[in-house]
Amino acid sequence: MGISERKERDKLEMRKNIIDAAMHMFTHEGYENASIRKIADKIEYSPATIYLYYKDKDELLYDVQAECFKKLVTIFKKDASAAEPFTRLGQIFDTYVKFGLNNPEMYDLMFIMKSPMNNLDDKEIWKNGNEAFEHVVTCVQECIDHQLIKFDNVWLGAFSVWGMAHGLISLDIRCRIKVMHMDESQILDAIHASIATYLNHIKK
Amino acid sequence: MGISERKERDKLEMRKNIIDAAMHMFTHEGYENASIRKIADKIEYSPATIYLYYKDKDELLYDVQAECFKKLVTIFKKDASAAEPFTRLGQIFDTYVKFGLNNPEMYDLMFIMKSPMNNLDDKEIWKNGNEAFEHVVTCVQECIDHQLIKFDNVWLGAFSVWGMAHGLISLDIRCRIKVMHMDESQILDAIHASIATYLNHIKK
Amino acid sequence: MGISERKERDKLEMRKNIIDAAMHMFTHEGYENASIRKIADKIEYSPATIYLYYKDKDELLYDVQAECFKKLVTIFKKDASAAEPFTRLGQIFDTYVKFGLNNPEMYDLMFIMKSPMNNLDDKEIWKNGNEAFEHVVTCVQECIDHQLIKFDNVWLGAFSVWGMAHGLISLDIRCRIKVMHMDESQILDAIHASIATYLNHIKK
Amino acid sequence: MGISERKERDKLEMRKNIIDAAMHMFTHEGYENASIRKIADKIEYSPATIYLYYKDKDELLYDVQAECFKKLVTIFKKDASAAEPFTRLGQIFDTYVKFGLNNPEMYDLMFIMKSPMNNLDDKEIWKNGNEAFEHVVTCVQECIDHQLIKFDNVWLGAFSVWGMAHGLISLDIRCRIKVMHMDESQILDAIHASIATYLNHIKK
DNA sequence: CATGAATGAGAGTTCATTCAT
DNA sequence: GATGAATGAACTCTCATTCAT
Repeated sequence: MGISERKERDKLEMRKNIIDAAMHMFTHEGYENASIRKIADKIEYSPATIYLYYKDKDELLYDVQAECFKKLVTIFKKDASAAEPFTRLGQIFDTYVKFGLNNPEMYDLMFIMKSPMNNLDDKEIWKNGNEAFEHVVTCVQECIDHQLIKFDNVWLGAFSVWGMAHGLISLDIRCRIKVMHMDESQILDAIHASIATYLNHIKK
Repeated sequence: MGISERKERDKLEMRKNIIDAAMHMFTHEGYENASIRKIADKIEYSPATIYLYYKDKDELLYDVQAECFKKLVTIFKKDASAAEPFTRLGQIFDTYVKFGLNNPEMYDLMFIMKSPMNNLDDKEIWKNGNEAFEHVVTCVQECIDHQLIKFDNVWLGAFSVWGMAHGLISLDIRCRIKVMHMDESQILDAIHASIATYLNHIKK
Repeated sequence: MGISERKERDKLEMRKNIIDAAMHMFTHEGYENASIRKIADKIEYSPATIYLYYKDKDELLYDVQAECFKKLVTIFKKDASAAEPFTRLGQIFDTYVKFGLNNPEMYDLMFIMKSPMNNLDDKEIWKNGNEAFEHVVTCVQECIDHQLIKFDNVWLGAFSVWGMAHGLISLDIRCRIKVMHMDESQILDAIHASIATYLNHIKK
Repeated sequence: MGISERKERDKLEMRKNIIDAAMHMFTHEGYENASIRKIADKIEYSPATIYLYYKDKDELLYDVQAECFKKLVTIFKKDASAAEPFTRLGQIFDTYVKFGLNNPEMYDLMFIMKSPMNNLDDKEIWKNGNEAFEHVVTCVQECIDHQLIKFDNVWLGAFSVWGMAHGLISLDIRCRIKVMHMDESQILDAIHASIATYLNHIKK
């Protein structure tokens, strides 16, 4: 029992190692430049070893993505936990934006990048984002319940909120805001102002 | 004089050829499958020839992107031209969403993809989106002028509007909406509903 | 004594398991797709375990081959057992052809594939085909004894008969008959016609 | 004109180079051990260069095979050209056997190996063997016309003749004759004796 | 002006095999 | 006796790019 448990732990640890290396690769050199080989090099294993833990690159990426989502959920729980729903909604926005701007490569992997989830079957569910999204949904639901926002459909509300936040962040990460001729700090202000305004607009 | 002019014209024409081929490649076979070689094949030139007109792939992509934006502007002018500003704002949303969902590969290149504009210096301006964005800005300005929307800062308004639209589209294109467990037609409905709601919320 | 005997038995049994798995792999997924790893997976042992019973892949293949030959011999005994020698010769042909065409991957391993027997020393004898070949030899011998065929040297006769049968089958298995522009059923007819004709030709 | 001709010639020459290197690789180290890399190394080009002349490994192999068949046809024309058909048939047998035994790796590629022709569509014709096979067909036809052999169907005759020759050679090349416990020279004798006998049997 | 020819670098993946435990 | 873990060596193939001509 003890032995098989340890083995299991070892295995998980190795996967963790790989994920960490992969994550480091992604966030420091970008997804495009992260190959199985380089990840293997980083942890000083052979490329073939990776395939003992992950059947292909997509599966690895999927797990890395999951790890990112765990971080986001953790942050949500820590920094977006106000009891009052509308306040919490604001915290969610702030936390989400901060997370995105501080970890652009992670955000990329989670919400922008094509692989690996485009390859999921329609039937398969994209589990990774679930819990994070639930956090938003719950909050929106409570806001609706307490008649704090101008939505009555929770899905519509959550989707809109998410859409707005994602739109602003991803335009920034992908440098499309250049069209607005602002410098970095102005952009940040604009994002926060947009969010504040949006919250105002949906507030009942 | 006449000669150098003609040369200039020829050069532009050739670049146009290349851009068209690249665009065709993207929209018909996806960005992933568009290599310099294949683009060159399409116009029946050698890959090396492309490098006579573009110093690298990014520069080419930048021009392809510009072409995409021209299309968007054209569509804007055609389908989002109502005299009444708020109506036009709605048309802009609809047109933009339709464009994105019908031309995901183009939209990708214009608003999502890293290349080619991440490599622009901070100083350099990203000209491509300008005119399209101006269309939005102008509309928002008029809406403000006529007190039709709850914004007073035009940049903030334009940015918010764009952010919302982009967020919804890009989440869809990159399949992140899977987390909402909807089928294709429901997603479309959700996008349109979100926009309609948003317009309602910002309407004065 | 009892113990070592049992061990011996266990060992043989395990080898049998491995062989069966390998055979199943070949016949169901083709030789190309049969790796040590997959064979090990099939019997739910680790690849390393295989190496406790076989020093390398060739040795394993050699035993698999032996198993194939056992099957052929069994079939020979069942379906090519006419008392009358020339009739039996015909049965041998038919049985052999049928076996080859129905079990191309097995036939491949037995009669076409380089491994595992090319690595046998010249001194070492290739035992596997022995009994099957004996069946042919015996039959030819009886045919000669009863002056039923135009051979007087039994080895020559057996070799010729085998050569003809093998030639037809292996040309088919390796698709070289394409040169004759026939479709599948015509090919089958041609093979059988060739054999019938050959039998006629050697019949005294 | 002169230029494009030269280019064409250069191109052909390069393909010839590649084919030669590939052939050398096959015949000296066996098909299994011949990789694109090694072939490229041999001619001191990069692997990528090969792909300028051949779209994949199969296409290269197909051409190598063609080259082999050219050799066989040449030999046929030289050494199996007797006017008298039955004599020629004997020459064909001898030439074929000699070719096979002297160039086992070539023979392997032409008549035994799986790749590359197994991948040909059923519709596509396997052109490579055509001319060589035609040589046999023609000869058999003439034999029939002059009532020299006991066949009336030319295809059947050609197929049988080929089948017999191929069977003997390929059993030898793949060392299956080991079952007959003969040494090398005895095997050679056996092959020739089998052929001589066969010719006798089909002779009218 | 145009290109044919070439390439270095790298991709993901699979394999037979070994060895400490 | 059995194995989990690991690996070196290979594989085919694609790409953006360069340069002599």
